[in-house]
Amino acid sequence: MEPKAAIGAFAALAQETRLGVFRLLVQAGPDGLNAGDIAARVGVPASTLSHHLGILERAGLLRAWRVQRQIYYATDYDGTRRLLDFLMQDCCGGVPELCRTDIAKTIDCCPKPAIIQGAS
Amino acid sequence: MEPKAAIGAFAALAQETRLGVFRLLVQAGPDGLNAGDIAARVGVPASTLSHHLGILERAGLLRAWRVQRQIYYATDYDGTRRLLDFLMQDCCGGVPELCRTDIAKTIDCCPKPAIIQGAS
DNA sequence: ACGATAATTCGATATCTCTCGAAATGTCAA
DNA sequence: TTGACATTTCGAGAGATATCGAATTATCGT
Repeated sequence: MEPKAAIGAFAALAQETRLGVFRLLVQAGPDGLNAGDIAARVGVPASTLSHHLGILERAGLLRAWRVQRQIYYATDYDGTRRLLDFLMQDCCGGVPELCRTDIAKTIDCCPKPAIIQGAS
Repeated sequence: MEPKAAIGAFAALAQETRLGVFRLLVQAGPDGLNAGDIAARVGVPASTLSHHLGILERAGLLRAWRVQRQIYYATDYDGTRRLLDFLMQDCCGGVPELCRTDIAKTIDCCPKPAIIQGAS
């Protein structure tokens, strides 16, 4: 990932409405929500929301597709993963003993079922 | 974590110099680097860097301490974890089957030793 | 206390972005 | 093809932030 792309993605998240939209869609899951529903949920005019959705999409944080007259948006999990990967790349210069901070555990998207989780 | 705090943290990362500094310190590990060394590495004047370090520190992404005449900076792993946790909170509404994207694995700070890793 | 070093604060300019209504685009049903 | 709906694009004013040199503060060795 290029630094420019990462900067665009972090800038996209550094704004109240957009952060709210992104988190809403993270919680909504892969099926996403359409633009109108999102606008109603976050309480901004359609034109303003459209601007923000475009920024999030161009940043690689959301994906969009049309269903009839509506446009649906959902988290781009791959893009999000790439961003966080870039941020923490080569953490501690690759010496595991130095920084066992278990960042991974705490951001585990959709935790694994209890049995599998216990076996890890 | 408050949305305002998260916005501040993402804004802190949404800038070329600061993102470079943060990643440099992620790779440097818990011992960190002093301000002078960081300035030399990223190639900006001391005053400019100081401004950026302050923003990263106030955002909870770095911690700082004095050693004689120098001030050292290192990643605040706890603050970073809280930020990423906030971002991905309640992913997919808590239904694991929907989004097994393994974001966690790819940002695993300092990967576990091979034997333990293989056993998971 | 003094000079040297390390880092921060100050001040001013330039650049970027948020915001919304109005208008335009694209899609659908009849 | 006509009208209605969903979303995006346009345009302009208000607010926020990056940048650097100069000045200031803090710490150390002698």
